[in-house]
Amino acid sequence: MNFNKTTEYTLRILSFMSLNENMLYSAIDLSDKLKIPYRYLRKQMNLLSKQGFIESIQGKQGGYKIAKSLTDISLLDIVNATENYSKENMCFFGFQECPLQNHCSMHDKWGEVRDKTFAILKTTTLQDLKQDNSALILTSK
Amino acid sequence: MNFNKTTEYTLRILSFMSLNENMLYSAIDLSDKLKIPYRYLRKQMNLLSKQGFIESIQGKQGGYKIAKSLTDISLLDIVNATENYSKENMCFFGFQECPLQNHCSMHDKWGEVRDKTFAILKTTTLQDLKQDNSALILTSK
DNA sequence: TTTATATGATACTAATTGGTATCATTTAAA
DNA sequence: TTTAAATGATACCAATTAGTATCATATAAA
Ligand code: SF4
Ligand code: SF4
Repeated sequence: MNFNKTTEYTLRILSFMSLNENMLYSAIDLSDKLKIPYRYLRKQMNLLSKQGFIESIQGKQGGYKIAKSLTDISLLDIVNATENYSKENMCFFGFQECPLQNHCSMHDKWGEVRDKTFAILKTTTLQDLKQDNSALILTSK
Repeated sequence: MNFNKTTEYTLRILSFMSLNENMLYSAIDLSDKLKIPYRYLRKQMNLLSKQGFIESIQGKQGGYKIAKSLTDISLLDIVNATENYSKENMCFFGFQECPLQNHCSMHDKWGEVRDKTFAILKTTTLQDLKQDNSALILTSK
């Protein structure tokens, strides 16, 4: 939603792949199912592999599979793999360093949203998504 | 925070300018006070002027001032002037069209964050910021 | 052993966003 | 009336992100 495209792609890919944890998914298949440009997906899978989210099997009949336990991959992990979504860039007005002596009113107001966002991302794992969504995703149009 | 730089700049500019509603602020002064690149700010002021947020007085001793009542400019108005922050791009996974027959679990979970965010942006006006923050901002380092 | 099908690596191109430069125009004040 | 200080318009440049192309490598199966 507020993420960049690569993050959105990655969220889709890993969610989808977690539906069959041990299955090998080929890039062309993922690209097709998830409507992600093939070559861009290839590049991204490469990174995800290096980062340890997935492992790849080369050669004919090769593909990718999730490399860790689903409970060990939170949505925050995924988001942080592709963009900097840190709690540190917290100024509503985008100041690197707060120019005020005390907090402005947006600081706390927005802080609530920020905290809730992080809580959701941090506590939701691929396992949760799998459990909650499998039926839905499997019946996708 | 999750906004692009232009949005952050604009939030700073208009918040700052609302501290003295009727004062004329020059571009160089704003650039200096708010740490925004002068020429970029100039371009942005131009747009804000065309969009009706501010009005400009040309010539020597000229400058910019807020063009509307502070209560009539919400943070959502400002954000929407510089980026597309619509409720419509609401899919957590970035799908343009939802591929599912029913909602996935993130839809509602994230919806709460989204709704709260919009509520804050929509209900907070420059007048609110002025009232809440003036003392703080005026005592900026 | 050859071929087809898969990923690895990396360079290149395109689009978007952020930032600069230049010159014209306006207007208060010297 | 001239000058200096301000904005208007717009073209240009730089950085980042998104997307494409190419060739190398691995491997199952014909
Ligand atoms: S107090 Fe306000 S200006 Fe300072 S860091 Fe927080 S949001 Fe930004
Ligand atoms: S239900 Fe899930 S996949 Fe569909 S639009 Fe909502 S968040 Fe996106």
